Amino acid sequence: MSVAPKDNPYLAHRHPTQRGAGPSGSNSSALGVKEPLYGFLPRKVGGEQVRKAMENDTNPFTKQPHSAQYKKILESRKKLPVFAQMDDFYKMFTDNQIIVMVGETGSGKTTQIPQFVAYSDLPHTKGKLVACTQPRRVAAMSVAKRVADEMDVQLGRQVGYSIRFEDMTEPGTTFLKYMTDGMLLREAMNDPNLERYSTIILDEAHERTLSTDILMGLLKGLAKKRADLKIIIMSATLDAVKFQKYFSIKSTEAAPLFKVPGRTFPVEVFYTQEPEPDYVEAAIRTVLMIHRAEDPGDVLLFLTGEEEIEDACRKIKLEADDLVNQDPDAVGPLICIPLYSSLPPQQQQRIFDAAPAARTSGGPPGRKIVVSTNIAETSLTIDGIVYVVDPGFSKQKVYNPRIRVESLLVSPISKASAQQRAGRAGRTRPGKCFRLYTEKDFMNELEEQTHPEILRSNLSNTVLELVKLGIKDLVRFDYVDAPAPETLMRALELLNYLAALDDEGNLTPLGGIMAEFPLDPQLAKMLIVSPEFKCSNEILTITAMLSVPNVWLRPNNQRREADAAKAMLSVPDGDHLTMLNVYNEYVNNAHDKNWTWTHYLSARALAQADNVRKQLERTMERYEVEIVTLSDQNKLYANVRQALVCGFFMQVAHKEGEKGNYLTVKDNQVVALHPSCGMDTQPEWVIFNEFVLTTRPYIRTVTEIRPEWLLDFATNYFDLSSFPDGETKRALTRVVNKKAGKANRVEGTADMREAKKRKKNKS
DNA sequence: GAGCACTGC
Repeated sequence: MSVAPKDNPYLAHRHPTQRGAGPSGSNSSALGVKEPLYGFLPRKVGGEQVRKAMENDTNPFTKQPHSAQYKKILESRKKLPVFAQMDDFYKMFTDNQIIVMVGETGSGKTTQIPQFVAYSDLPHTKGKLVACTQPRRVAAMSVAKRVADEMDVQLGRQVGYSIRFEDMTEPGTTFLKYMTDGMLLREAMNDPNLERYSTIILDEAHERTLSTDILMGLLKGLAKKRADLKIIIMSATLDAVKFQKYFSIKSTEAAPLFKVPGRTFPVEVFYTQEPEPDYVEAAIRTVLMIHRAEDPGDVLLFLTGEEEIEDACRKIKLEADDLVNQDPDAVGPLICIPLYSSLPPQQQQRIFDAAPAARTSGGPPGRKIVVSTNIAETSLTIDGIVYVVDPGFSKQKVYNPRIRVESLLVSPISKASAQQRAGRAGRTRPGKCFRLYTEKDFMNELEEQTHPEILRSNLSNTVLELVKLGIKDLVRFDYVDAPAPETLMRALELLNYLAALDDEGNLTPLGGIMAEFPLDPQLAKMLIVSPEFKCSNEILTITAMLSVPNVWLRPNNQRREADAAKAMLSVPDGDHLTMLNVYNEYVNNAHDKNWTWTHYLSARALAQADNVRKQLERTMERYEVEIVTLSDQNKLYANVRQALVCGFFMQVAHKEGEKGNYLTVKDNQVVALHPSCGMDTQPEWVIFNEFVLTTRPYIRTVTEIRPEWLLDFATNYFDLSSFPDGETKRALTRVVNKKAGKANRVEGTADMREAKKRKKNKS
């Protein structure tokens, strides 16, 4: 084989930024023996060469001898289905810029393909990286750990990962990086060509997270600009054709498909004869039927939410106890374990407990029942599941652009989702899946795929990201699935009112900084303007608190105590200030877990808020957003409320009558203050953080504001000449008239104006 | 007088 020196990094020069790559020089005469990658031409590597290099005693990436563990792991890797297709893979990788790959569960694609790519791409010789994205943090971390072991390197050196709050990579050394899809998107905002990467692998593309979808659009465009960039899209079978068409470089030619079989066991699927009127009741009945009549093996039941799951667990337990009492010899013991994301990690771990042992030796064996949300469909795998009970529902996010509200609805799942659920029964041995709907309904009623997130979300954040990425025409951007134009218009409108985009839709300097914060635009806006109100220290805290899950605990049997504890920490001016107070008290009490416990606060959520706050603080420093505060608390609180208005002026409600009804401004939705609201009065004007649709429409996390602030700080939005008629408009008009009569000479900063108003109110 | 599908930056 003839080797052109200019193509072979191991014969020619070393990249100056690269330490440890290439031959050590002294042994160049013996290159063929000592250098495991001798003769490797970047992107023209074959399977035979790689297998040989893998068997070499020297690690080609560290130049250290391979450990005994390496050889052992290598033997198990060779048994993975994807390993048998190495030659085909390299041929396709050499010949194509973009590949679509489908690999079933157990194929080994997530761990092996990025390594295969590294052997061909040789990113370390060019100062480049191979990236592999994951939708979830834990996946990025644990796969990186596994691959570092497989490659016999230390995690964080040649192989690393990058997730929010944690960068486990070493610049100049890391050449294989697992990362969350959101993290890659964030990098793209400051490096739109993603120059650092020679190959980008999008894993789990079929999950269609918002970030993956945007990345696919971005990469498709990038492929035309950067001929040197290779792209691999990895997905489940059902979506492959769609991705192949989307990524066709020439309009007639689909991207090539690389297919890897999985390694799972068959799952027998059963349907009900008739539709079930009550799926929870039917699910419980089915679980007990399995317990009585089926062979040993654990059961996974999918339900939609916490309450439903806890309720079902209680009922299953009761009925199972009944069965045992009736005939102790007929059925074994049963444990029922709930699983949902808001459960503390320690309790989530219980799903890995073994099933209970038989009560007597030779007696009927015990069984473990896991009752779970969708978390067990993708995020968590439980080994030993043999039976899956699938009622066919899950809670799904839906977005209504007309009233700008995201809500959760219990909806039928898709065929793809049903298939994924069934697959959970076949991970360790052949299993059974009981679908609590008819086969006809499965065939005719279920959608093929769950709608991608981009079609079900408020896109204000995404649109800001896209504009920051340099996408000029959002409507004509090449989406895999284009969102509704109205959703895009709503997002553009919001960003324009927030002054992140000008009237032509161009990014303003303010918008550019807003995009740098990992926050919703409203939060980013109020944080950036808060120094003007001398309260950025407080707004920073509130922003962090609004970015983490609810900090208030309310155990079922201690509701009164929890409510009393909350009342102690509440600030009457509004829930945002209560959040500020809670965080400050948490810090005053030295982050003490005992203190959080006695005040019915979630230590986990508060620690998260602390973490987020630190990250936001760093970003503020980078963009010179000053952190300032005021010593006068009354003035400080008033200023905080004004800064809140600067971000949330589109989420204002006005009280109507004395029955506790509020009308949201402009949208005219009738809403009520959420019962968790801590204010002791019902002020005339409030801003709210969230609109939630449960037993009725509520606004949650609410703070009192003054209508003058709306006119002062959101002049465009509150331009009354274009305002819909109604009581809100009349109330605002009264405010305008009063102002015009009295305050037309008032000038100065916002807090000066506020001080004057306070004085006036007192007199 | 109520709830929190799941992720991610």
